[in-house]
Amino acid sequence: MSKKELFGFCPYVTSQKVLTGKWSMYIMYLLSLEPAIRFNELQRKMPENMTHTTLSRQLKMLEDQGLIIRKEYSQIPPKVEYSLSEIGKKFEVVLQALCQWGNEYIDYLNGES
Amino acid sequence: MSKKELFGFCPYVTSQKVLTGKWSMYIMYLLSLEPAIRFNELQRKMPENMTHTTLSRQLKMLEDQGLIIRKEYSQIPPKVEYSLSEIGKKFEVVLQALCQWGNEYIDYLNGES
DNA sequence: CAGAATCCCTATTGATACTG
DNA sequence: CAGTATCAATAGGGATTCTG
Repeated sequence: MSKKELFGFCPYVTSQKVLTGKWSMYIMYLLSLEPAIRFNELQRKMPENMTHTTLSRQLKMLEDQGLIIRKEYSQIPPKVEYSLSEIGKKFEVVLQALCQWGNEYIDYLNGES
Repeated sequence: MSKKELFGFCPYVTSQKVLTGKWSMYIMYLLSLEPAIRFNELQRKMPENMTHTTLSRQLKMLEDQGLIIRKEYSQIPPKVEYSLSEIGKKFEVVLQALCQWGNEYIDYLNGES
């Protein structure tokens, strides 16, 4: 294999790097359901064992990578809405494939091979 | 959100957990190209900075999760072949979606948005 | 409300050496 | 050839505290 880092060249390695994080897929899915969603609203939809710190970090990562858009309203109390960017919306195709396969895999885990 | 662990229930969280590992997507892709591939052959196709230790671990993980099949031939020198399992083959749909999106994302990174 | 800063802990990686 | 064992380095996640 070449000495080059594959990130930015191989679509699989690049995708995987973009999607690091325990919850990124699920976050992307939740964001795909609505045009925009607020921070706390999103947190309530996440598993309980995920703290706001972690959610905040993951959102920032996804934002830095260009997958999501953060819109801040200048008001008190603060209001911030997250939504999918253009390239983020294109990711929905992957989400659909992943949803279908994930369910098949869950069936497989449950022994319905 | 419920107290339940989402692994085994939510297709997104389950998929993401299955696909942890820096190289799992790429390994699955390489395995999808051929009916079977030997360890060293596979390693040569991986980036140089991935050691055989890491490859070995990732393969074992994927095998434990049922995505790939390890076939060992009783001979000297040893010969081991890896291939996709049934559920692993079904994953190819995801790989295709991921390939397309990954390339779009690479374009996006290069500023052709 | 929506974070940032900090610390700690664990999981993953990579490097190296050894084996049947 | 195809691993395993071990260790050091790192990155990621969670808990807690503080802020405008």
